[in-house]
Amino acid sequence: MVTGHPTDFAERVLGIAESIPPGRVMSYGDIAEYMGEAGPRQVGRVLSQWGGGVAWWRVIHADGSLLAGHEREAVARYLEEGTPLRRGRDGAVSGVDMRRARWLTPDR
DNA sequence: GTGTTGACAATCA
DNA sequence: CTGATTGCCAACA
Repeated sequence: MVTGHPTDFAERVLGIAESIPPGRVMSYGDIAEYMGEAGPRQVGRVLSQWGGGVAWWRVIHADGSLLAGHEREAVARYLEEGTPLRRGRDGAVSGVDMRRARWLTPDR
């Protein structure tokens, strides 16, 4: 479970994560850039601590690769939401098609 | 106050 | 495509 007490920074990150609509994703760097406060690593750390309360599968790496250790879970969500996926030659999911799925701001 | 760590990112080979 | 390197910055010991 969640240990400790979320900081203001953490709550802000979670708020943005919740603003991501289904079928879309944001990279860690995008969130950091949108807040203009920290860096991608801080965003990732926040989600690792308190990400269980939000749609953590909508926050991924900038290159579209999925979360290590939670790939199976994430792909199931993407198929359910219709998130654009990037597949390999054998049909295996290689990651998310960032070109189409990337979400810029909660307004667009 | 100092050093280490980390769900990262951009660049280079 | 993969791997190595460097930069980044809040949290923690």
